[in-house]
Amino acid sequence: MSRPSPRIDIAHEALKQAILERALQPGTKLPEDEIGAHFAMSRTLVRAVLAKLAAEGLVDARPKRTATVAVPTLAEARDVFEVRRALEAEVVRLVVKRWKPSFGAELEGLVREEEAARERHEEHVWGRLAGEFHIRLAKLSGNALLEKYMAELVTRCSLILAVFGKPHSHDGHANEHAEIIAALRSRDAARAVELMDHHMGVVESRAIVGPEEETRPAIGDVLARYAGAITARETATPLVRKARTK
Amino acid sequence: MSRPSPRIDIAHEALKQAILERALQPGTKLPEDEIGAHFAMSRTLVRAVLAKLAAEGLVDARPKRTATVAVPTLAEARDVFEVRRALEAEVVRLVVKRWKPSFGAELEGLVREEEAARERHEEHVWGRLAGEFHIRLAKLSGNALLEKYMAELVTRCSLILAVFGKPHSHDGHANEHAEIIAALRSRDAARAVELMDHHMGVVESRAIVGPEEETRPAIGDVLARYAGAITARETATPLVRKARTK
DNA sequence: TGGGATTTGTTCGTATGTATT
DNA sequence: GAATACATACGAACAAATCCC
Repeated sequence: MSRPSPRIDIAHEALKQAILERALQPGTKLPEDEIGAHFAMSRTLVRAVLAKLAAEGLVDARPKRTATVAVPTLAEARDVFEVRRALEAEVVRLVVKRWKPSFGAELEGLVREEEAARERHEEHVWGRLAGEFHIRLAKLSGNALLEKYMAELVTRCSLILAVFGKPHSHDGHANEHAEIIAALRSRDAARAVELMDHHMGVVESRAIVGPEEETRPAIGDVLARYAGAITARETATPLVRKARTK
Repeated sequence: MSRPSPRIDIAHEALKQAILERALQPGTKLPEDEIGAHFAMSRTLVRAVLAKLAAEGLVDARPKRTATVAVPTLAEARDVFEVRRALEAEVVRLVVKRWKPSFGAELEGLVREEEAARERHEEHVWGRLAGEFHIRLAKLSGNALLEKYMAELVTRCSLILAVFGKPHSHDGHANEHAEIIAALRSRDAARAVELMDHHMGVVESRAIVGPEEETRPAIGDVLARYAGAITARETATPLVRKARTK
């Protein structure tokens, strides 16, 4: 499809993952210099990345201020889930309308991966795949904008879970996705919507619990683990331009 | 509430208006230098503006390429209306739930302005107010994210109308907004949703008609009319760096 | 297909505004 | 509350890529 820019996307994806896995906790500062140094890109491009993340609601990027990882409020959390509920219902309706047998196989493959990750207690993988299910479903709606909005909502929900949710609250809603698939396959729109809505209720109630405080690691240490495949010629050398300490 | 940055917002708003009123037609190039010169801001900030407009789907901003006014495709147009329909319904449901008498007065004031502009044949004003109604309604839902999404969808619909719609297709759906208000006031959610959905059908069918070709004016001439209150010391002098025409 | 004009991307020095002590 | 440290914003000059003829 459309490859906007490799470098930008790598950094964007890495930062997104770091935020969603709580490695970069809400409120953490994201200085342009430092990010640029780690991803071997100029501040110009870093700004593009931060702007994108800001548009997605993951970072707070007010002018003349250092960008920070967004700190969702309870009100925002409610809003996000409310909108998501409405769009998930629309997704389900559209998918039922366009249903093809291949959809079932695709979704079930994802659910199997999900269960495997859960059994292996790989929290982050599980969390990503659980969200991926909803994004994939939105893709099957055939509406690219709906897919984009859903992707945005899912990531924001993950951030909300990171802030307000309890760490290990992934218990037995493993087969809710499977049940939804079953309803979709029988092309029962009403039931599918009902199941999805109930599912969202479960997710929401477990995501919004209560805040907590922790120590936050230095962004330098964190980014190193998320740098991914940066192929710049001399990324090894930390390009951090030493401040004029004078 | 939050004033992100005056300069940025002025340019953002001006460009948005220029695009929605077809003064800057789809496909028109938006070079950073030229925009920066007109709004007396550096390319750094211009990029922030363009990034924002890109996130809203109004401009196409691929890396290493001159940004252009977005050219919506028919498929995108369908997608936008589909999502908008779903969210408009949600808005109506929420507004009915939180209804207060003051809402009615507020909305009716807007409808009166709308009718006045229509009678005066002020196309652009009418168009803006017609969209404003839906955004205001979304605000009354009490969900800030829903309001943000709706604002985005409404502006994209305006752009779509500019591309695919006929120029003078604003006939007698003047009182559809009024009817919706009536249904809201009687707190009849089902009827309000039905009216809104019908209304969206009318808007969509008139927005998506067929493409057309025209001559496009120079961006320099256009921006001058949209510059608004730029208070920079020497904006009078057109800073347009004259191309080395040789 | 080629070549010149345009325009974005990069860098660095400096200035200005925020935050922190 | 003032001084200092930090980080973004600006401007210009240059390089590189793209567009257009």
